[in-house]
Amino acid sequence: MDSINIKKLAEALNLSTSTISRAFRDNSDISVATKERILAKAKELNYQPNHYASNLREQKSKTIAVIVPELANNYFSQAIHGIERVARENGYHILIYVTDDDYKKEVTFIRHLHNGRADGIIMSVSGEANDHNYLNKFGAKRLPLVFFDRIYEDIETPRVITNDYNSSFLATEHLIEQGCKRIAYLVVNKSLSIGKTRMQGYIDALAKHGILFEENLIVDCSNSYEENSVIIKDALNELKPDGVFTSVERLAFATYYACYDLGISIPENLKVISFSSLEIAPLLNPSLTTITQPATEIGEEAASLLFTILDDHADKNLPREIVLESKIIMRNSTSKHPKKP
Amino acid sequence: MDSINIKKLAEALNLSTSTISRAFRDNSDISVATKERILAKAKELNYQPNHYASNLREQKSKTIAVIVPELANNYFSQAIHGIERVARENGYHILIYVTDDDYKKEVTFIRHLHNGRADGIIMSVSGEANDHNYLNKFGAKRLPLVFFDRIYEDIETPRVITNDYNSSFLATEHLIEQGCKRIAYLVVNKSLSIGKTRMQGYIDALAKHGILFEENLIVDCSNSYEENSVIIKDALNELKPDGVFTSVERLAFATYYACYDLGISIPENLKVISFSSLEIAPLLNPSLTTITQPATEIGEEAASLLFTILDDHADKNLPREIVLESKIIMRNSTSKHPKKP
DNA sequence: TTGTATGCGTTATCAC
DNA sequence: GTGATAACGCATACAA
Repeated sequence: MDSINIKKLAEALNLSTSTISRAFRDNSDISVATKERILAKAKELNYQPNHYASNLREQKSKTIAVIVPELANNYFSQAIHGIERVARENGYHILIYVTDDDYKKEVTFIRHLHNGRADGIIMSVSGEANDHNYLNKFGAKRLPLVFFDRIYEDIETPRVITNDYNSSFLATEHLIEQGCKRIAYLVVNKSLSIGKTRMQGYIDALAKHGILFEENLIVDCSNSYEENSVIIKDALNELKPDGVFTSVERLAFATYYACYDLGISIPENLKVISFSSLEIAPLLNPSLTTITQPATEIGEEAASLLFTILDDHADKNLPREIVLESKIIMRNSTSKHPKKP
Repeated sequence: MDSINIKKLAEALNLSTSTISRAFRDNSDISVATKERILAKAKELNYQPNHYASNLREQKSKTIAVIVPELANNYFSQAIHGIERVARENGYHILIYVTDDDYKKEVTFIRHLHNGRADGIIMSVSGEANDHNYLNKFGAKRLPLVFFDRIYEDIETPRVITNDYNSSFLATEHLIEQGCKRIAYLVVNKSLSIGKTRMQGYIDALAKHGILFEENLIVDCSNSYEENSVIIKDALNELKPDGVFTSVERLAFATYYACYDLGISIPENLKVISFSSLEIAPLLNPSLTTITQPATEIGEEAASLLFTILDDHADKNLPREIVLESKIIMRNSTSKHPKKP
């Protein structure tokens, strides 16, 4: 091994290792002169304190883990971007884990993270409705955890969410105002908290406007593109809705494709609104009316929250829940009188 | 500290720490009975070998770093997804770093990674054309590094790229065949290898078809949405191109917005083709003709390559360069006779 | 202000 | 098949 370490640097400078060590941490007493001498030599020899040794010693890793269901997705990539920014500012590194909505992976990741690799976790949970109790098994040793967007309601830990119920209510109301009478709700996993909340807004909005809620207008979709294509086409053919409210972006795209195939024209025959963080929603054909979540901000808030927990010695009353506002942006896909381009 | 470690587990079982340790690695001699006893107890007490201690001992982190210019971007999030998948299969963890196209950040990240935190690096370089030589300063101690997509040509390290020259040539030719005579090339940083290569394909295709290359049809854009909007509108107004070839997705979107604003209709007045990994390109108005790079696959290949380097003790002749094929997918934005929806 | 000694949790080497 | 021990590289309590 010709690699440099604290000992060799000490020898090279005729100093002790503790002095070297001190030069790299700010708090310790050390003369400015020696410190500079050390840092200069360190740069020359390309020395950097070994991260694992330091962390073993200090029992903290300056690393957080981010667990998401998927990555190739506007919402999550924006959220992670927000997390990354804040993490960087705080001198933290971030590890990424993708569950692909697989509960088993989620459990495995979390387990393995409790070996010192990370100081805290930011997670949007996987879609499967399973036993979340594994999170409680860690007891007091559980790493600080912040949920964002997709949460487990029965796990007590801080969370950053958006006003989903409200947005859904307004989205549904918007469709009704645009003249829709049979509104389908497309959801990926209706047992998941986020699907449920959003569905409730839909149901209540229908009720307010005296529209009968029909169970079969709730269309349960999957994560597979092919399956969704079939499911949605069948739903459009059989249910003949005049409005569609999709709980996730992907389902709106699938609806567009289905309509292209079936010759259903949006918005004349069918109006579509969706939760979506797509920045180019205005460029779609037709431009898509969206409930846009502040994805980047959600990530930033989640990260800030985690760092407050990690940094604060006095864990004063932290918020248990931060709720951010989504915005409904009306575009042509729900227009009564669409302007032809 | 009430946290569990190997010593406590050993005490609890009346065994030595070495026996415990052996139970967790596969190679060592240990009776099946004790091994099972240990693993059972470990699970009960929620014990896991401390990652930092192991790594300090073994001098490897089972972690790779991924450095990208941006995250909220189809191409990179897909690529990272590919990397993540392969990393997981190999039992590696991944750290994410975003440079925001800032050269200084890139240098800092790379520097700091050379402290044992990561065993290898996968990077798509930042846009600024600067001194890349910092990468050579590490000498033999430099971490294994794999470039993907955006590379520094003067740094010798394995790379995964696509056949950009060819794709650009064909894309330009496609525009010509569709009747374009004044084709603008929109690029973010023409000094960056990838911008250059793509531009050469454009230039050569023009030459082949006897079209004079005009320097001012090369439009240098920025990373800012607002700036690009101005730049592109000016370009469309002043240069009056009948075709636009954009080197990155974002510029195609900006072109669409500009055309909407200026009342230029695509493809009648202007045909547009772009490098893009956008999965919903068919849903745009009009659907966008793309040169689609196999983003996920690029990530997978880059990761596989890095792991071969890391795992192989005998570093037999590894490929210095893997070239994957992009596909041109023709859609309405370059159509001669667009079908009206 | 600087040096010495010890331990962080683990694994490899060697003994038994 | 199992146990004792040293070492990985660093940071701190304590001594000087």
